[in-house]
Amino acid sequence: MTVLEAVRPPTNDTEERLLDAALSLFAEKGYEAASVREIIEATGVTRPVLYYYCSSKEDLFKRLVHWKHDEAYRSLGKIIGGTKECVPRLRAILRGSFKFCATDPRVPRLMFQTHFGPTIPAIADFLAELAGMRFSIIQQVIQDGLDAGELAGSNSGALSLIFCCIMDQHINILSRMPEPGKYLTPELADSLVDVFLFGVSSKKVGSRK
Amino acid sequence: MTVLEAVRPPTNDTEERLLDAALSLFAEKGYEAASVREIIEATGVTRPVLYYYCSSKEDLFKRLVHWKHDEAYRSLGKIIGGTKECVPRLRAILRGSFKFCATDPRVPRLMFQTHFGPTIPAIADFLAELAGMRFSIIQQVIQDGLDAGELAGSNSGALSLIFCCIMDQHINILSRMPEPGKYLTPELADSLVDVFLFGVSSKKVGSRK
DNA sequence: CGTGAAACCTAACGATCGTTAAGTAAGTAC
DNA sequence: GTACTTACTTAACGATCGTTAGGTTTCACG
Repeated sequence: MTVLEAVRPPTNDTEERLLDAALSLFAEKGYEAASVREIIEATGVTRPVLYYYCSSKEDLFKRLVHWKHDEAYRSLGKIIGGTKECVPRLRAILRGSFKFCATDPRVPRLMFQTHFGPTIPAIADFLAELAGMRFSIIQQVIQDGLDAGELAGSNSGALSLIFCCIMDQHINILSRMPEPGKYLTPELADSLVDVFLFGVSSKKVGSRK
Repeated sequence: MTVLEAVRPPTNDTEERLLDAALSLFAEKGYEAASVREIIEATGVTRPVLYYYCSSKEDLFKRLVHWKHDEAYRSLGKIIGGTKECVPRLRAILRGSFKFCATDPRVPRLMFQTHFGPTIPAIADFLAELAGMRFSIIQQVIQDGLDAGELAGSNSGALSLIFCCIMDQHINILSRMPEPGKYLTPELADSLVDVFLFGVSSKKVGSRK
């Protein structure tokens, strides 16, 4: 059983402009604070037009998230498919995620704001399912790395959480900056993977207590 | 110039119950979605009582955040004062932060929800200043570690951001669980510091490209 | 030409929001 | 006793929210 039913992407031009305005406003002000009045004003249409294309504010939001999530999901799948070993995969995931988020920072802003912001009962399950899909992809990559002996440790869940903390929180914080593209660079992505792999200590691993 | 003026802590019993109810509801639903009606209902008083103690909803929120932030700030200062070297300090900061957040998970929930959730113009500057204070403490510890040769690298800001990403995102995610105390343990804190220092690779540092 | 669906409009609906005006009961000071 | 402060009360205010009933324009198709 899933809350992710098929959602058609926007076909009409007006509909896409609605979703794009909704993305800007939801990303900036959050689900509750962004009113349908603002969204339709930014689109340049009247209110019933929104309800002509969407059955409710919640439906508008879900369709928007689905639309952008599918893009991100395909992008991630392409990255995984193009590499084999764990470390290059992690590097590619981080570089790809940075690039994806720098291209349109409204998307990560929307995602993190709704995921870590106030719980909105109507969409909580929906968002949790999307987050779970993404995490399990990372976890599988990490698990493969453990199995192949590339990574040290036993708990792929804990390791994946650390990796996601570093990746997501950097995206979360840096995509809120005025020019996220200046910060979400491939160089930063690589240096983060290095820290994840080798740490920041000046001493050797042997000193680990 | 600062937006942090002196705010008196709650003196009256009713006032403290109001702030405590506000903490529960702001932490659960966020600043906008938690209405003053819910807060006064949870406290068991009538609406003008809230406006007798606070000049507005915004004032109530600021007083609440100030109240809990001061606790956290003193706790962090005590930790820094009790240790000298960088690595033990990082360990103590992470253990202490986990313990502080496990004691009352509503506090981190409130903090992260308002910090990473929808921007609320009225309180954005106020929250940014609090976050900046905390970050600069961490950065000073890291800078000391770089100066003393305990840590490798050159950019204390980038290193501090990585440390805060690991620490804060774990708190953020785990304090949302049903029983945060089961996850925010000293053992997890220590293992996170180990990863921060030595990484998760099974290979030696020399393989860093 | 006629018809029906698609795309849009004006104008309101009820509910909830933060806030406050105006009044009252209890305790303290002089 | 009377003036004053503290800690509340009832009852409303105007604004904004998501949503919709009902009508109008546009246009492809027979």
